[in-house]
Amino acid sequence: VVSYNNLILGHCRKGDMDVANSLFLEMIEKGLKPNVITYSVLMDGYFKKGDTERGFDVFDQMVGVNIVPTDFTFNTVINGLCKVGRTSEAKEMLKNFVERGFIPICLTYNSIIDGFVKEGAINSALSVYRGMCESGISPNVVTYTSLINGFCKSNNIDLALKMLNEMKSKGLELDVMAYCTLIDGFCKRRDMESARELFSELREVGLSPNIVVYNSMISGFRNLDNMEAALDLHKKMINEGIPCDLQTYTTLIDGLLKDGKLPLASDLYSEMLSKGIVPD
RNA sequence: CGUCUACGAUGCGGGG
Repeated sequence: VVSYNNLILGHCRKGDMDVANSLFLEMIEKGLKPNVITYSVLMDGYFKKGDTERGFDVFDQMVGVNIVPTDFTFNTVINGLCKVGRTSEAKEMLKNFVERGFIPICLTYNSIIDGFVKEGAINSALSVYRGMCESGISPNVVTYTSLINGFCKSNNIDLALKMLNEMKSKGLELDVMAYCTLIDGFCKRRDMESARELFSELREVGLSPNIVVYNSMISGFRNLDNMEAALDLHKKMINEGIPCDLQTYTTLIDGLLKDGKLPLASDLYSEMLSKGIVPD
């Protein structure tokens, strides 16, 4: 059964749900009894593909053969619903699951909070955050990053910074992704001064900027038609050995073209191709 | 302590 589970898992991760399902049927034919992990893996595969209905079919099937869902199973369902924009449903189901003995963890709430953020329902996200705190579960850096991202995306940098302070007051440290979220927030509102400050701070606390941080900054400068600064960052990336990706190049090339710098743009295009990056 | 949930950040263009 474990071997089959691993095989099925592999295909689910690749998105080959048809193959995964035939393996599932095959194991039953051989007289093997799928366990809770088999069902959870399959469900997760369907959810990740956006096939929520089939995911629930598997869930029902599992319950039908008297296999008791574990916390993994419940988290899989909640996460799956949140990912496809059915966060309210997920929140309702959570109540239901809790009655069945499920104990939510930070991850559970983070999924729901992020789901609401992605739906643009920052207030719902906030209220889940409050509920989570009230039930004694400590938010982590992921929780705060989602909320900060939500406030940045809804043009509310003040509240984003307020969440940042709340996070710090709990003794949590920013990681690269948290910095990146904030940096991107400032870049989007074309406040490159603040973005730069955070960029420096990131290094001061001993972290290293990654490709996403650079891409955000480059994009920010591009939006201000400051291609000198953008190209400067590109140089830095190369010096630091951070590989540029398709996004880096499209941002730079697009900016250069809008700036009438065709020769530079075409140099970058060649550089990109020479690195084996294929344009989309 | 055999297998499953890890949740957060970035571009351009197009469509609506």
